[in-house]
Amino acid sequence: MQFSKSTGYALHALVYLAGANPGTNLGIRELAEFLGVSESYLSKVMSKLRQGGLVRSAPGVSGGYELAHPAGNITFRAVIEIVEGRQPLYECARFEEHRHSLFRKQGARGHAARECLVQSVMNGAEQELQAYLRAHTIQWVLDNARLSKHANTRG
Amino acid sequence: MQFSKSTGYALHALVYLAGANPGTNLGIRELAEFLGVSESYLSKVMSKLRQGGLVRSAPGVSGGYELAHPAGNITFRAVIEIVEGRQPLYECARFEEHRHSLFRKQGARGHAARECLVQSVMNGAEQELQAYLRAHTIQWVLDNARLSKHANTRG
DNA sequence: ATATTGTGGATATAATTGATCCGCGATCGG
DNA sequence: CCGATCGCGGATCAATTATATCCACAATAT
Repeated sequence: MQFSKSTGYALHALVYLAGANPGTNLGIRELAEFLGVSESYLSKVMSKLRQGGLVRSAPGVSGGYELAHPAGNITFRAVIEIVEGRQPLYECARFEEHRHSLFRKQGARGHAARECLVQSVMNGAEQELQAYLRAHTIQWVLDNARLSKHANTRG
Repeated sequence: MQFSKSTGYALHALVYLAGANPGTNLGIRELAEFLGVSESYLSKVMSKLRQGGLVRSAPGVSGGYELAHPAGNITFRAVIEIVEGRQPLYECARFEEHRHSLFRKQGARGHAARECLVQSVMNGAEQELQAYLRAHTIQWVLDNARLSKHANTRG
């Protein structure tokens, strides 16, 4: 139960892109060297981010990557969903079909009550996790970083 | 990024144990049949729970498993930690050593500020997850279940 | 055109998870 | 005591996923 390394690469790469001068394309070479990972592997991750609409890419001589949106609009949640996929944190295997009452919600007032109670606890936990991840953006990292160059919030 | 099936088995097995008559031992056979999983595999999971101190076991003819603590004292968090291990949800690979200022916290007032900012967001998210999991116990499932037999809260 | 740079498929390797088997030892009933 | 029962844990195996690399191709700027 851990986030993949790919997710880590993606997040760090996006922060790096966000910290670069706007309008400039950063090549996979520079990104990979900065993160300490092979170009071939990182390019896979960047492709996912592009397909997910978080970055734009340009081929050719002065090509590379840049953010497709302001860093304040890119949440951790979005990055993780793109890299890890949309699978839920937990899914009951075959307990749904289980007729035993132990895991069935009390069907108070016409509620659907079709969900396993273990499942609903896990879902609740996942909601908490994702709410936090939605509340934090790439820009948040920049805002809290000890930048040597002058930050954009006040010169 | 998903909880393992073992975790699901463990949680459901504990609920089932909690719903059984206190003092009785449930054998691996009944447990496995109820959950729809092989005895051999479930026994591995149960062993972990025993080593973690959540259940007691007895060998021999009328042996089996029973909860080692009241169901209200067994949190989802504890179960998951025992089955999945203690590894954090996310760990920066080699970005710690990275000298780049982008990921370093502002060292406000003698703070340690040694943690990567990406890491600290992920840690914050994990804290939210775990707080929720700590707030829900095996007993919570029983309390919210549509029990056919009379529940222990008044009856 | 040609060097450069990202894309995507195919593939290989490693790590993790899921699952099974079997011999051991403990326990209980006769 | 004896033997059937049952949990324990090591060894093993298969399946899945994560990690990593390579290469042919397309797009771009000079």
